[in-house]
Amino acid sequence: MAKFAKQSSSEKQDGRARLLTAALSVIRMKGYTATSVDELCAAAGVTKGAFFHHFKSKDDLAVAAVEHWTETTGAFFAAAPYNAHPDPLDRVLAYIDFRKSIIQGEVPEFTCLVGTIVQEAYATRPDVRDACAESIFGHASTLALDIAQAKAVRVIEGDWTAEDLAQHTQAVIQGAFILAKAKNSRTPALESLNHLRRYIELLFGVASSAFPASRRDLTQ
Amino acid sequence: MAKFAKQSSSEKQDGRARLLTAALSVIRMKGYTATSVDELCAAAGVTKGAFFHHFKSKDDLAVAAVEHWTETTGAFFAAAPYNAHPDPLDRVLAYIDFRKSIIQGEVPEFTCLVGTIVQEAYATRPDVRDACAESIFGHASTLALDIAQAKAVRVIEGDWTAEDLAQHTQAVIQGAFILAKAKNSRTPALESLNHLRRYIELLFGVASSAFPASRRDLTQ
DNA sequence: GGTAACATACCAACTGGTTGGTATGTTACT
DNA sequence: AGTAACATACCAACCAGTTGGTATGTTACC
Repeated sequence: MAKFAKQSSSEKQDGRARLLTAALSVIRMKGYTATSVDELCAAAGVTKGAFFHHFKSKDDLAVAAVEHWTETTGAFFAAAPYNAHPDPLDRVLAYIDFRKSIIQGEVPEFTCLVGTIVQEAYATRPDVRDACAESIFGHASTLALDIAQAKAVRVIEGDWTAEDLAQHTQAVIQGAFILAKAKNSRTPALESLNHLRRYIELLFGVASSAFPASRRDLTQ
Repeated sequence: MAKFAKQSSSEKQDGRARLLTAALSVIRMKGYTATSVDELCAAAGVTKGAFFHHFKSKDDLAVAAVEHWTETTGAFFAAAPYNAHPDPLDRVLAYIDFRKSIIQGEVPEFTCLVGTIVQEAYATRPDVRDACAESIFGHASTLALDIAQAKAVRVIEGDWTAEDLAQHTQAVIQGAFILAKAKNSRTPALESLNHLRRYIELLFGVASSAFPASRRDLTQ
């Protein structure tokens, strides 16, 4: 029978999709190397045979999982409400507020798959590393578009480019996750994003005393 | 024979010290889980018996390695020339310049042991995670002292504390390392530190056009 | 319309090698 | 004689990956 109804809509996905979904949560909690193929199979409810039918190796799964992450988070951010602001600087600041708003729940739920994997893979698995780089810098580039527009509209001069400021925001976010992991708390991550927001306000000459109420999100 | 001369002075350390030194470089390159005890023993030139004589488990070695890292980097920064500036804000800015200056060589050589380990250990090894937290937040606290003095001397008001700005600097540094690993290049790390420096200048009302020549360090 | 050839999506059992850890010495020095 | 600092040999569990198989669906051709 194999495919038993085309899985009407939200019900169970096929083995490959279930393995990918399982990889996102298991790897974010335990790390890439500490996650075994057997564990992934158990979490996805498939056998090892199915795993190696869909992926030719564990590293192949890692690349596919990173690409899956890139696609789903890409769609998630593209559909997010912060894009609706007509002013580009408002979009950039609202992006940071949006990033703060999704820091919810337990640490493994809000941290980044790619940041986790690249630390283990950068020196030993070039294919995995490159997929991670594409994910981080690709996302930065979408943000750089808004920053470039904001810079043009407000005629801001400065010894920096839209692209490197966008990459800096990603560095802050990744670093914020590391501090959150170390302290097992979202608080340091939120504080760091507040500093990032203030930096961009200062760069664009926005009154930083007019810091929004969302700042108080800090308190647990 | 075992010990063959008491290792006069600077020559070879004892097994424990060699294992700790080996752990710093091997773990930074391969990650914690991917580093096996056998590999560590080979790198340190000792046998497995020696390993388990000095450490009761691999995780015990991890905690000791993090503490060793905390002590050696702590002494390294305490002795660094940036501390000589009489003005506290100068010390903070020089700290960032110093961090930039030590981003040299291959990626595993300038990245942080603790940031690498905590990503793999935070959810599964509480002892290791706590040692990592102590390392990061302890280092941030030493920097917070200078920031607090700078804030007092210049009578700076702001919706932030010396402690959370110090933690933000650590987040930026950790995130900068992740981008460097993804791109296999020090460039994005240096760019992010430039943004961090500019942020602190803006916070303290320093003319950011007076950006120092060290900025050009960026170019490879 | 029938059927042979092929493709997809699995699954259970297995393999060779690696893993962290142990058990039992041995050596050198106090 | 006691103990710290090793070394050698070993082990059970686990690891990624392979094997040979089944069930089902698709395509090409007569």
